[in-house]
Amino acid sequence: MTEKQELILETALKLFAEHGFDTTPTSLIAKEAGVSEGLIFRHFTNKEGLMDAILAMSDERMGGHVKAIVTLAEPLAKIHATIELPFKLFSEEREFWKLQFSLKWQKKYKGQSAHPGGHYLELSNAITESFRQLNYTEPEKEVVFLVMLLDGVSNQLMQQPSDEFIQEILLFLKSKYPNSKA
Amino acid sequence: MTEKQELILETALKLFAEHGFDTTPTSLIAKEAGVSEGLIFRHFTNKEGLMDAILAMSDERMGGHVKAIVTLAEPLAKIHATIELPFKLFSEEREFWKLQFSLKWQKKYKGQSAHPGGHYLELSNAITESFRQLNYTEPEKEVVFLVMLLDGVSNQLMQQPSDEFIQEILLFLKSKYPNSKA
DNA sequence: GTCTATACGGGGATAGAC
DNA sequence: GTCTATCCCCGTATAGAC
Repeated sequence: MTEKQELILETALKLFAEHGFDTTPTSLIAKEAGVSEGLIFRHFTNKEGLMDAILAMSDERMGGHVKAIVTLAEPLAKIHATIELPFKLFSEEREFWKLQFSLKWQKKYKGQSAHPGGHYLELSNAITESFRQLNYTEPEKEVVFLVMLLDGVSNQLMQQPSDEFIQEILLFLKSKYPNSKA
Repeated sequence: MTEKQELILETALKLFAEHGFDTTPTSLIAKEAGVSEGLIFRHFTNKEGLMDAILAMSDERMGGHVKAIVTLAEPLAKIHATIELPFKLFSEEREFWKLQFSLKWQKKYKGQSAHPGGHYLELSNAITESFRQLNYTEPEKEVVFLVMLLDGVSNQLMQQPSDEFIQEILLFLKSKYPNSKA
């Protein structure tokens, strides 16, 4: 991966997140990256190839996040770390994850984005087990609930960058999952 | 609004929801609707005009749903009706609302879609008041929470059409908002 | 109101020099 | 590895007949 290759990838990511995949011309990517348009195709074959390279990064990064969560010892810690995940993604790699979420709505990339394959299942299983350990009566449903909730949270975070209320929301979410539970 | 006009609108809606706005050529809309391409532009000026017409319908329909909810008497009934809303949209006008959700991620239509302007605020206020009446300690935060949750719920519903688990989820959601509350 | 034919521009992709 | 020049298709939009 040469320096210009990385530059192209980074620029494409930013522009795709901002304008969307098919409303971002390769000519613009080239211009913003300060690179010739031909170079993009030499390195990534076609526009889709550019997207695929970005998606590969996505899967890798998500794997890291999931691994960090499932290796936590306490069940409640896992749940809280999962809640924190969207906030973490938001603060650290906003553009990157925003792109992932928008892709959910594009036919081609159905299922690839947002909760890439195996990692999502891994996390989902770990959280189910955590709920069970905490004596929730319906662990499976709780997971579905939490996933939907965090999906909505992610959407909110990605859409409106108003910083002050974020911490508040995070605390409120965590307060919904206290230590004791019938 | 002539018959062909409606036909074009309906076809465009279906195709936009399926393939996305800018990956649906006007030629395909014309073909599917059994209409000449020129007619589309005569009636709706340009492709955007087509979208605008669809969006206008969106606002109108959402207004109806919101009105039905806020005029309910009991606070808990309002909350449960709000929870039911995504399920209702899903079952009644799936393609239509799926399009709305996908638009959230397209710069041009930011803020217009999913929770169209005044209606969203109206509902939001009504639900805040409902939570207050039910003695929730932080009504405002509860509303934000509920909105995020339902946003996630909507996403799930629009993405995966597996019917059996839907009723289950709906009941589970409602069970999270029981009649008694400290 | 509706159709057919056509103009126009832009975007993806390739060829070939350096 | 990188750039310049160029091709060509396809999608939006218009003109004009019926």
